[in-house]
Amino acid sequence: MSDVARRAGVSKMTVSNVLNGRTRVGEATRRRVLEAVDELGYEINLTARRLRAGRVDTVALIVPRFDHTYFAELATSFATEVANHGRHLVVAQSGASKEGELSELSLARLRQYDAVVLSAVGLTYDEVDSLSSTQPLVLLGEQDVPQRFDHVSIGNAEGARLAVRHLLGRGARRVAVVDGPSVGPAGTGAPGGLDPTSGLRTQGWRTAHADVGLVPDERLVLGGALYTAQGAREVVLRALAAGLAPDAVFAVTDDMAYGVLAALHDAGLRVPQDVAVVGFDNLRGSEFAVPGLSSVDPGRDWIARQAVSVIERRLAGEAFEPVRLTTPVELVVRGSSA
Amino acid sequence: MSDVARRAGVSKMTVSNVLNGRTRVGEATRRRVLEAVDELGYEINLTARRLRAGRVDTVALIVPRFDHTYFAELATSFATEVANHGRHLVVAQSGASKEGELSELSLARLRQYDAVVLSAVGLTYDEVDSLSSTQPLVLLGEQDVPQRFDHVSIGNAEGARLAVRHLLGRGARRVAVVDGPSVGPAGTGAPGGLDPTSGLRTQGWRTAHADVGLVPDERLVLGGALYTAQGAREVVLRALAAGLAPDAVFAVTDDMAYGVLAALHDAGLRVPQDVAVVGFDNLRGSEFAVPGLSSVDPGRDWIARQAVSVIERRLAGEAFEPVRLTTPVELVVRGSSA
DNA sequence: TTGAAAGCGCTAACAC
DNA sequence: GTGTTAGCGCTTTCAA
Repeated sequence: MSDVARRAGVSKMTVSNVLNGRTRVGEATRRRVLEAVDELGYEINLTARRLRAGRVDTVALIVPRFDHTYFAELATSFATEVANHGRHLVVAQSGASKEGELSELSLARLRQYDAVVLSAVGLTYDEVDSLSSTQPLVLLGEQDVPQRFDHVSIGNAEGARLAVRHLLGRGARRVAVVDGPSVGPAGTGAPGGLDPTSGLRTQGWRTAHADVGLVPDERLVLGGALYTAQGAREVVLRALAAGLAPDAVFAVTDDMAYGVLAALHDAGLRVPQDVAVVGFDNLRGSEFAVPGLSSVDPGRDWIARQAVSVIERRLAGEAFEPVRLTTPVELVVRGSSA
Repeated sequence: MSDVARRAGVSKMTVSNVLNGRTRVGEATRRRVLEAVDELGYEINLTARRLRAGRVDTVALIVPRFDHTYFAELATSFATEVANHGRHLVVAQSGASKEGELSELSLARLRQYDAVVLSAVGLTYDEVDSLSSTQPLVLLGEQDVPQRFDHVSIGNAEGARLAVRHLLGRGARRVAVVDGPSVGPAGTGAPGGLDPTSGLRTQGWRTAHADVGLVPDERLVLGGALYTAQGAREVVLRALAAGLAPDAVFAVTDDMAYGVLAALHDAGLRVPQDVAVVGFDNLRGSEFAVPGLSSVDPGRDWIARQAVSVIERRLAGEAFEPVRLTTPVELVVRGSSA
């Protein structure tokens, strides 16, 4: 900037003013400065500006993995919403492991953003609690999180209930639920707690049965799968081999539902005639599964809108009690359960 | 840092030294400093450090969209590879539009990273050429890019050739190719040029036919679809309605192939018995399509490894001619064409 | 082993 | 309208 100033025969300050359009600058001066900028190929140093300004116009979204489609789509929603407010979104991957999440956060890496949205799978209450909150931090997910953080969660139990009620409503009586690692068949004492999302969804399965006065067969809780299509496929094939004969399957994520569809196809069962299937997440691709996958829509855009709105209010200096929101969910019925 | 120094009764410099473990610092001093850090909850200001150091240990990957699975999986590969070299990866979305890409890049936003990997869909030669290269910039994609940039591209024509040759080899004689917006049926004079990826893949379709002495029916070039499952589904349904009766379909992306599978299912055609299908990208999910989708694997990990290796060498100050690499491709055969 | 000075590139505040 | 001064928080350099 000094070079530009010298070349244009003005002070650094004038250059800065021209570049930011802040003060009224004489037309001739302006032109000379812009010429100098051009000739020297000058580009402003954002790092310096930030150091000075104490803000970066950038919000970070930390997700466990980029390639879990749910998070990719969530990131897209956030990018749009953040852009609507004149900021940029940057996405970083925590690696789903506790360590990953922390190293991405703790080492003051946080501080280089105006605000952080953290999808907190894998962090314990205490770890979240230990995060300093020099800037707005919004937590996403199902953790029981410290009161002082803003928190947006999904209507997990409610969504699962909708899905299973729909399956029961169309006549299914042996609805299996395909769930993640931390949820085993009743009484297995599976290791609890990393992320209760799936537990909540399985809970919705129970509630739905209770709603209509049915007692579900707990052996139909197919837990322990990884949160992947592969994991779900294996667990379903095993269940079929064991003679569990479900007439419907609720998978706690769409990715897992794809694995369920693949497994049923492997086994020569027709969807939805022999077995109906419903997922959770309503990924864009679910419309194109074969058959089209019924799924619970968790309202990603809604999540992004709410989270960003909270962030903007905090950044504007507004003071208010920590926000605690739960998304409205909605069941989208397609061929897999029609 | 001043506060910490004061509290510990030392100078800022000593605090800095303790925090960075750079100089030998007396054990007692060290302890006092760390105590002060703890008590004050001090966290280093990375922006300031960066301003001083001129480096940020962060590499940016700019992709058109987060929620195109190909890019999400690419980002994951890059995150791993970059982490292997002790840096962080940050992903930003360009919006696929020319404007998006430029605003993400030009305004010196680039400069805040040690290096940038740009998936250049949508930029013209001149626009890319105008990018200053104060730091390493690796281009991904099929652009004809200025010589001075390092460039990693996919073996598009070769991959498509493999795919179509496979289909012809198993007896197909009416292989349709489902392609993107810029590729119309021969003679339509479709607007060329935004991104020649798809053109290259359709070219491979021609080459494969030529390889075995066949002349393809150009009406089987189903171009003009958006690069989405939806677009592909529509274009295939239209082609079926028009009586084109393909006995195999090569889709230029896996996402589009999902749309093809959905369309064939809609039309009551069996895959692979009535129509075989092959995609391109080998997304993780393609193994779980129904039936499993045969696809060309473009070697994302290979791309990431090469690109990051180039970056590291440039950052280490090594001088060498711009690198120009093409990934080795490989056909993965699954149920959709078995 | 520790510290003082200087400066990375920018801009707010205040002259002129 | 334009310039001067000071300082954001850090680290390199060199002296003590």
